[in-house]
Amino acid sequence: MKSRHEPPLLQGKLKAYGYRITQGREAILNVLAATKDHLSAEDIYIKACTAYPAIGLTSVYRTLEVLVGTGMVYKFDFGDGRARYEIAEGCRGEAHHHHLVCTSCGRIIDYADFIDEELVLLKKTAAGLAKKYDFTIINHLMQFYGFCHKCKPKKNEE
Amino acid sequence: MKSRHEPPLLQGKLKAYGYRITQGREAILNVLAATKDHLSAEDIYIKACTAYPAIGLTSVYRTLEVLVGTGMVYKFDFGDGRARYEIAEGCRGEAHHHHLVCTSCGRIIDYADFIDEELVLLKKTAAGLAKKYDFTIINHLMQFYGFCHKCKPKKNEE
DNA sequence: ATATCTGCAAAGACTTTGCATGAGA
DNA sequence: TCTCATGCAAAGTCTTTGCAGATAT
Repeated sequence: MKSRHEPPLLQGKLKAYGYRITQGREAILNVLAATKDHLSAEDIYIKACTAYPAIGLTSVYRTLEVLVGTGMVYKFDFGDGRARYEIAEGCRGEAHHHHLVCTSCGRIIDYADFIDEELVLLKKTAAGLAKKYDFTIINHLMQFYGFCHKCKPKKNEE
Repeated sequence: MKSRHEPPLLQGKLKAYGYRITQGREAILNVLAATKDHLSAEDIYIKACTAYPAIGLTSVYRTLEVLVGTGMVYKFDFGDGRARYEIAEGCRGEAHHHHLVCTSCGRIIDYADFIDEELVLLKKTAAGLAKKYDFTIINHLMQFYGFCHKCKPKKNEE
């Protein structure tokens, strides 16, 4: 389950961008590559500490900034006041997915259903927008908000 | 251009939710109803001060929370560290739109092109997700990120 | 060797909370 | 009148910055 040495490709990519491979960065990449969760900077810091206790929270923030900048990592805002990070699918062979966010308990559900159709339309839309607004589109964000089954308002409430 | 007394309907909606109509809330609603911009809490505070100088930033935050809660106002995160607010289209007769976000200069472009097709798919997707995950979908967010024409990387840079 | 990276501490920015006063219905 | 809303000040969080020392190449 916890195949450690997954990210040599990730390291290569970092190197290709001219960044140095440090113990801290390796630890962070390992943490991100090993989870499907949506970790906050502090979550990542705590997990990375296991592999490399000398790491500091500051470096986590700085490394994440680098990783997001290269497109290796996605940064999300789910409305709870802290940023969440997730390794890009290209880096792990996972399918592209979007999120369902429960505004009551904060639960995040990844979904890849309907994604194909969505992506076709997104691509088409992106192309149209790029042309009309002379805009270079790099990325997109799409999420649905509502109540998960546990938080779903009962029939005669509010 | 600045038709002041637009939001009697908005006030009614607030009342319907059991909230009191105060001078501060009126001022804030007026500010939101009068602009197409994506204002931060402080932007709103400054503008509301013109009509009602006694208002405080705290009340702006508290009122915005109420307004977002009723669905009268949308809250967005465009990645610059502060929340942005926009009155819901149903409150102003505007068309539903999505956003194009320039990650370099922060410019936001509202677009309503392709929206119809997008909305059809969104609706369909939402219905499918609601069923599969037993999730009550209230809202969605979709935005594209990239570089606006001013920030577009030139051919032989980076 | 040397430019980059790092940890720590401190600063910064946005947002929330406590509490006594004021205002709406 | 009585509850809800407000302003001010202070606190709380997450994130960024400055700087001297450590590290990767």
